[in-house]
Amino acid sequence: MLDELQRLALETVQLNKQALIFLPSRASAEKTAEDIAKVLQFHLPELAETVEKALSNPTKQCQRLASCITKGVAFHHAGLVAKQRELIEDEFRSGKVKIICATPTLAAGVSTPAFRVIIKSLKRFSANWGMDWIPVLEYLQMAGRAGRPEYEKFGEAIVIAKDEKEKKEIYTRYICGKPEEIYSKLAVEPVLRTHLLSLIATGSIRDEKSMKDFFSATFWAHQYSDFTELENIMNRMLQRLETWQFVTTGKTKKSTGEFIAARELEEQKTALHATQMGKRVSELYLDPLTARHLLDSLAAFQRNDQKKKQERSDVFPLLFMICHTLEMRPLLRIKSKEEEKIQEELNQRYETLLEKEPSAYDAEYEEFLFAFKTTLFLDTWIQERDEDYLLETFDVRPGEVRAKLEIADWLLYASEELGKLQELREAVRELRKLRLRVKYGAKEELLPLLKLKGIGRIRARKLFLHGIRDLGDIKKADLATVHQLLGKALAEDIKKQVGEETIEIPKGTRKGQVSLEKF
DNA sequence: GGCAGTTCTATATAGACAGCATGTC
DNA sequence: CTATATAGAACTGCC
Repeated sequence: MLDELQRLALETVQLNKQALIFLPSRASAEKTAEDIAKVLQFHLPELAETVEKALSNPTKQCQRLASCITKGVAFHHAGLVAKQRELIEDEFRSGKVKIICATPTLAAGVSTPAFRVIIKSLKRFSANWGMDWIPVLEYLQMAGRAGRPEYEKFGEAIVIAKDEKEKKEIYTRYICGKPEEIYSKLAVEPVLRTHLLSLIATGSIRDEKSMKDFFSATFWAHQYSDFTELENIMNRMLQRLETWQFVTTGKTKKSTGEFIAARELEEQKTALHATQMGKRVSELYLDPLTARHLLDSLAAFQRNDQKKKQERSDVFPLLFMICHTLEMRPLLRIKSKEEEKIQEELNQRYETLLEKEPSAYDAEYEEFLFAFKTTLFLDTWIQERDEDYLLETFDVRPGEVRAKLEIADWLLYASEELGKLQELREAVRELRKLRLRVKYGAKEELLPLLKLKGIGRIRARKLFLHGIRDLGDIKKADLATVHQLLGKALAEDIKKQVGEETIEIPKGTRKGQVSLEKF
């Protein structure tokens, strides 16, 4: 017995057309793709191979995708690695892939029109409300993918209703309904903070008056009819920026005692300037709240570090620091099964963290735990566990792993920059190392080897296991040994790399000399 | 008793835009 | 609060 989606898919293929099927969750996208794969007859082994090779160690997810794509069907969601997503989109456009089962990622992203768009459900799980109707705008975005103007005169968008009643509701709600008002992004506090600081840093806003002028001209103000309330919000933001020491206002400064005209004095009182730190924060595109959090944590780290000099400093607190930010969201959620284990782990680690644990009754407590789990995940990554292990242990798919690593890298870079400006030497040193470790997913001991081009964590570990632990060891090592470990071309290449290194160190004095045998 | 197959139940749920300068298996 | 896929528990029936 075929279900409705299988039948629709089959029919689309028989028409020699393509379809895009939107589903509410990743699980259902994958499931549907597999169901459809069962009823299609295509055979595209070369695509399957590319999909599987996207990762060095294919995960279960990769294998499922591979077996679907052989049949001309693919699932598409944020859990996939960018490479795989691109491949799917390209092959859909080229016509080899006939059906894509996607979550709404695809609707918002690149242009992949299809003759037919099928929307399985217009409801989606939302944290606050349970299953709820999605916005009309989102429906339009999905339906808008139907039809490829260059090739076809029309396209079809099909919405599936589960019964007559739902059919009517969908009709009134979506077909006849108006898209909701576009709300201004400035209404979101973090965006407002960031924006305000950047305007002050660049000099576009120089005093309270120009601040009011600027914001009253925005779309935000246009929507927000109560201007007094709006002014209150702005002033509150401004005050925060001042307490965080990213901005100085006239009130902060002392009077110079010089004679100035009353009006100028008034202007000086309300003059707004970004501090040096404020400017850097703005250049880094950081939410000021995050920046403050990073600065405070770094200072705490530096203090702790000095307290226990002899102990090898632990990077876990720094990882937690970057995980407990708005930027890292959405954080890994804690399933009820693992709650106890995570709690236990937290109790062990708690002492070392750079901030206090909120009370268990606090609204922020859950967030704190999620951040902690996310930290455990990053920590596991830098212990050299592979993607499959992360998928099994944390239920994090490869695409999400990459996304989180990228954010982590960015935040570590930003922390490093802020640390430099504050002259937090030890913290900066640790951050620099940590950033490399996060990038490569490696333990600290591999860092010297990772400097080499062509050497990632896998090869570095291999060398390390054979007693080659740093650049000096590579110089000392026999070419044949390295050759055996890494292959001919790479062995010669890294020998050359360390060889050149010896030329560069004493700048100018030994120009052109290649001294391999010297070591 | 030991198992294979079945039904029941608990659980979880979409996504992405920043800086910077290139390269893992 | 409306759904649905999935993993694992609990249950069934068969030898």
